[in-house]
Amino acid sequence: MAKIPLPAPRRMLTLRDVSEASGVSEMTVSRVLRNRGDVSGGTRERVLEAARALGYVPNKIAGALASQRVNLVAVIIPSLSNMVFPEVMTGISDTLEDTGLQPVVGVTNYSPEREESVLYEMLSWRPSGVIIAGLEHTPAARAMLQNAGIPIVEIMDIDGTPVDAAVGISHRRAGRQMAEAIIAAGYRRIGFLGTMMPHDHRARKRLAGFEEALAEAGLALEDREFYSGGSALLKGREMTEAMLARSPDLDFLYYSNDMIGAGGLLSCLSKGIAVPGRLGLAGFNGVELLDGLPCRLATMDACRLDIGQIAAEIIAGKRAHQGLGEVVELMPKLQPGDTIRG
Amino acid sequence: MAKIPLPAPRRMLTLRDVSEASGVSEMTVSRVLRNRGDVSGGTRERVLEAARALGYVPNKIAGALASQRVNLVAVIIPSLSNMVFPEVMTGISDTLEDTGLQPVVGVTNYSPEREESVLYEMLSWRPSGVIIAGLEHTPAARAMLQNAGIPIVEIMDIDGTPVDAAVGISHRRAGRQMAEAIIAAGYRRIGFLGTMMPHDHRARKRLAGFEEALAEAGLALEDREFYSGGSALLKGREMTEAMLARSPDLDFLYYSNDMIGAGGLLSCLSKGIAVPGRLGLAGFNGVELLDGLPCRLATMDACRLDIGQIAAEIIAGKRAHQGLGEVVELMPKLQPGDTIRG
DNA sequence: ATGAAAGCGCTAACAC
DNA sequence: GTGTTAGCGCTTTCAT
Repeated sequence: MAKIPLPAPRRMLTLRDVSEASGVSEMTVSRVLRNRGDVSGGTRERVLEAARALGYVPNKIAGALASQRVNLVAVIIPSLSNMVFPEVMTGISDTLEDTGLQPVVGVTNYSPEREESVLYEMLSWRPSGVIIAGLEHTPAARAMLQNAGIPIVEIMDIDGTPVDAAVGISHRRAGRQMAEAIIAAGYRRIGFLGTMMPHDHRARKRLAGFEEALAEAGLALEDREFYSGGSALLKGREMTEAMLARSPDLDFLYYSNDMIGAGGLLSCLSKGIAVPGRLGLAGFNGVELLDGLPCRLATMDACRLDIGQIAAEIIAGKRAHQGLGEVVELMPKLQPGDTIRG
Repeated sequence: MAKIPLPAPRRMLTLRDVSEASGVSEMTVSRVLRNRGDVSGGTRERVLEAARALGYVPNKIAGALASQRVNLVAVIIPSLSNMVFPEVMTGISDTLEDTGLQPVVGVTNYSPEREESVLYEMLSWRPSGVIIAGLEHTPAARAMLQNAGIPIVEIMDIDGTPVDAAVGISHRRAGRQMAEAIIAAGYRRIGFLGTMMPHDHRARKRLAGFEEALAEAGLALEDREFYSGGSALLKGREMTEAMLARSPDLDFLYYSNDMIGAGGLLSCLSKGIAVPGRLGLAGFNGVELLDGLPCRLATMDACRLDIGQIAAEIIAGKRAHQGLGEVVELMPKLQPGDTIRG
């Protein structure tokens, strides 16, 4: 029977296999594979050659247990389909790139219970740090974060008390600013369109800030409409049409995100409603998609890339971690688009 | 000195801590925490109470090493910002939900080298299975997949030879079908607009199939334009305007994805070019976003949810795995939208 | 129903 | 520069 050169192994290879194949102790093999300590050029070559020929893949589980070190960073976010979070992820990945740390993503679908269980699951792998969206967590989740003994960075939002560090913007202030700009531009009859999600705390805070600023100017929202699920663009279109049918006197629509805002914009364009002449529109997030639209709605950049980057720097220890309670507040830029004049 | 009730521990808790707190052996604690074997109701209660009070989080690293079992499934995809992959992820997560398996995502940015290193990194955690996009990998990556000794499912595409199992559609056939529908609808002067990415094999195969079918009808693409990077919607708009300026006689534009197609559609609408009267448009993917547009371009559903679901079922062993070479071909539906008549 | 012993595959710490 | 020893925190297996 002819000898098959490299049969697929039935069990995974271990350091011992590489050790035997190269005639060097397991310890030295381990050192070569991790670039640790002094190893002579000759043995180095032989070990690497043997490992490559065998197709050895190190077992990080054993390595992590022995070294008490795990190069993983848990990243916990509400959703992947939101357009917002992929960009935060980019900031995190890019920054972690040359630190040897690896992000691992968990998704909660805006459910606190799911967040708790995802967090538990991730902590059980003993990551080197946690980056988690928002400041609102179940008491159990907060306790886990507090007791984890690793750096924790809560991102996106800073309106609240962080467990450890926080990096983000004030959504309350963002809402206020938008309201102030809208009022300054002369709009008075304002409607709001947003998500129904009870656990989207950041959208909630923006709306609260928005209404505060309206109230200070002696104004109030004239109408509001909420949605959940479905294509955001389509919902934006439908809600806008419904609201304008009900409240034809409105002169401005404030959307809780750019996608529904874009739907509203398309609806206005196809109905021949002049934007911004007849109606002003504003969203939130500063998503790239808006660049492709025939007219710019006002929006606000949420500093997503920066947030990911700074959070990762804190975890990686590249940034002097001020200890508990460090809050990094970023200042979102209001982008007036074509719809806010002045 | 007053006793502080539950000080944040400086080291992570172990089974031993729970064992001591509950007065039960480590082994029994382990059994309770995993719901294994017979444990009397009383001890069970005491153990759970102790674990909860201490805030014990099991160490999966040690558990995995001891049991040689890891409940992780590696999922390797090219991009998160593509709109396509979040949906595949949904299919995977939902199906894995009640199996005890957990997806872990790695992103390659369409780079074969990055794919290789992400794969290596993930395999070193000894996952229970791998779901990976595409059939094209570096030789080293293929070797790793072959030797991993776990189920491997290559997804999205079936035009090629899988390492183990494959679930997806034939992009070549999808391109053909779209060309045939376009020709049947009477269009003759056809332009193509797509990505430049050399490693987007699926877009490449669709175009190849498309051109094949054109050739069989005695036709050829009259013009083509490629882009890379930037906002897809905006690029779609720009490329469309550039192409129509250069080749004003075209009566159909085939886009390699729906986002640039949507940009093209918006461009036509704002320029007053009648769709589909003057010009037909088609994209690919069947993204939800299209529902919000004022007019439907033709597209083709890529069966993303099904792909994720079936791949996960194979990994979870819910579906009789036919052994090496199993290929599950899904049949995408052509959605004529408003632009393909008849 | 519960416990004791052995060991998963690696690395820290120390010898040589 | 290289090898030896002793665990890392669990689970498996076997004994009681």
